[in-house]
Amino acid sequence: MAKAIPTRDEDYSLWYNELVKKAGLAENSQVRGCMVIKPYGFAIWEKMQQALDQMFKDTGHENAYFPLFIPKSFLSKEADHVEGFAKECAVVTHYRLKTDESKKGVVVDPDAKLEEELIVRPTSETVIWDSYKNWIQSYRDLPLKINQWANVVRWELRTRLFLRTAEFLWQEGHTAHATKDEAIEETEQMLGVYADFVENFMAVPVIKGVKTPSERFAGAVDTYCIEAMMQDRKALQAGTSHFLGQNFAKAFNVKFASKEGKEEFVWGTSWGVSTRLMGALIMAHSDDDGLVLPPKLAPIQVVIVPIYKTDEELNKITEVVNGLSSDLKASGISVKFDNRDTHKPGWKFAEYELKGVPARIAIGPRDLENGTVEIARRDTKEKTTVELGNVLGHIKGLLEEMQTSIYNNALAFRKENTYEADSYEEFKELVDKGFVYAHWDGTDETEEKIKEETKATIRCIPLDQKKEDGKCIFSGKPSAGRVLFAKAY
RNA sequence: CGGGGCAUGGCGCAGUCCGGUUAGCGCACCUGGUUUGGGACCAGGGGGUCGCAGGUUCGAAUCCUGCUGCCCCGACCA
Repeated sequence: MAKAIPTRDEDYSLWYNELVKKAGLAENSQVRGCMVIKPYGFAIWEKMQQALDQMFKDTGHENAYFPLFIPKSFLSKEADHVEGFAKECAVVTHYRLKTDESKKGVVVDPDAKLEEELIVRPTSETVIWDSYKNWIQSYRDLPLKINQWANVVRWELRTRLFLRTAEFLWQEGHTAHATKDEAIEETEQMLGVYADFVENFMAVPVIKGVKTPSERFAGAVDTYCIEAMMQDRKALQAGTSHFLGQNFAKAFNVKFASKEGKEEFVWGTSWGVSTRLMGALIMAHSDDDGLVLPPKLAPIQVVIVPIYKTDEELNKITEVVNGLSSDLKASGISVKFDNRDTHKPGWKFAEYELKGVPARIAIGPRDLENGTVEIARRDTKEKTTVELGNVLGHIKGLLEEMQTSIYNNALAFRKENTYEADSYEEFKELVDKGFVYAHWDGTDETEEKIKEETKATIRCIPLDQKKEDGKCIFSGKPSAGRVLFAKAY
C-alpha cells in the first residue's frame, strides 16, 4: 500500500492538504474556517450519503428537516449540553445591514438588534426535542425515528479540510422511545450501522466502543463510537451514537401516556457521521500517487482511455468501447470513456490515479489487432492484458477483489501498529507508534494526567473488551480490562 | 488565544538583508506545427494595484508603523 507517506505531523498535514487539493476534492474558502467541496469530492460524498440513507431507511428511519437557527433559550435547557457547546457557537444578533456613513461599505444596523439571539445550530437536539414535545402524546406515537441531512456550525479554533471545518455537512439521527432498553438497543444498532458502512463501503476497519465520561457527548448518558486508524497511525473518531437517557425529554418536557396510563418521559438517542468520513477515506488508503477509492464509493469505477494517432483509429476504438461500456453499465458499473483529444494518454493515466479511479482500461492499435484491452488496477498498479470477451467478467471480479483487498490492507496496517503496554514506561514509548491497549483505573484524573503527559487519549472502552485482571499503567490500581489509547485527530 | 512561518499573474516560487532600468522563473493558459502504450516537444503570445492602509525618499516588492488574511504546531473539538 502506501509508500513514503510522511509520518511527522507537520509533513503529514501538508501531504494531506496537497492531496485533497490536487485530487480536486475540496479547498479552503475565503470564509474563515470553512471549506469549498468541489464536484469530485461532492460526488464521493453523495455516494456515501446514498448508501447511509438506504441503511437508515432499512432500519426504520425517516428523513425530516429542522431549522438552522436555534433560539438561545433552547440551548440553555439542558445544562451539560449548553456547557459542551457554548464555547463554539456562532450567534446571530441582528437582522439588518445599512450603508455606512462614508457610503463605502455596509455596517450592522444597531436598530435591528434581535430581542432573542439565534444560535446557528452546532447540533440539533434542542430544536428537534422542542418539536418532539408536540409530536409525542402516547406510546402509540413511539418509537419516533428521524434522521436529518444538514449542515452545522461549530466555531472551532483550528480547522482542517474535511476533518474539522467551521461549517460541515452531516447526518444526525434523533429518536425517541418508550423504554430505556429500546433506546439503548437503538443506540447500539446505529453504531452497528456505522461500523458496517465504514468497514464494508469505505473499507476502513473500526473499533467499536464506549467513550469514557470525559469524552462523552454533552448531554448524553453514554456515547458509543467507532475509531479508525489513519496511515500516520493516529486515531480518527469516525462516528458516534449517543444514548441520551431522559435528559432531553426532561429538558423539553417530552412526556407520553404509557399503556398503563401513566405519564412518563421518553428515552432518547442521537447519532451522527459527517464529511469527516471523507477525511478518513483519504487518510486511510491514499498513496503517493493519489487517492485509492474503494470501488463501492468511487464515482467512476472504470475509466476507458483510448490510445490513437488518427481519427480513423479513434473511430475503431470508439466502436469497441461503445460495446464494452454498455455491457459494463448494464451490470451496474459506472464507466467513463475519456476521449478528449486535449490530453495525452499518459496525462490521463496520472490524472485518474490521482483521483483514485479503481480500474482503468486502455485500448490502442495493438489491442485492436489482438482483440484485447489493457486493464490496470489502482491499488497495486498491476496491469493485465484481457481478451475483449472476458472484460466484463474480469472487471467485476477485479472490483470485488479490490474492495476486500483495500480493507484487508488497512486492517493489516492497523494490526501491525497496535500494541499492548503493561507499564507506563512501555506505554509512553508505544503510544507514539500506534494504538495501545492498556489497563486504566477508571478515573478521570488518571485519564487527564496521561493525556497531559503523553498527548494520548482513551479512544474508547472496546465493546469486545475481554475480561482480564490487571493494574492501571499509571496508578497501579486494579483494572478489569484494557482500554484503547491513541493520539487522535 | 499562545508559539512559529507566509502573503509577488490561475498555481508553486525567486527577488526583500544592502531601495535604483521594463519585477523574473517553473507549471498552467492562448496560437501554429510536430506528437500520442505513463503527466510530449519546438516556436511565438497573453496575463501582475508585489495582502491592505499610512509614512520615509528624487525613487519602495525592498526601509518604518499599523492592520488583515492564510498555513503549521498547541489548547478546544466530530
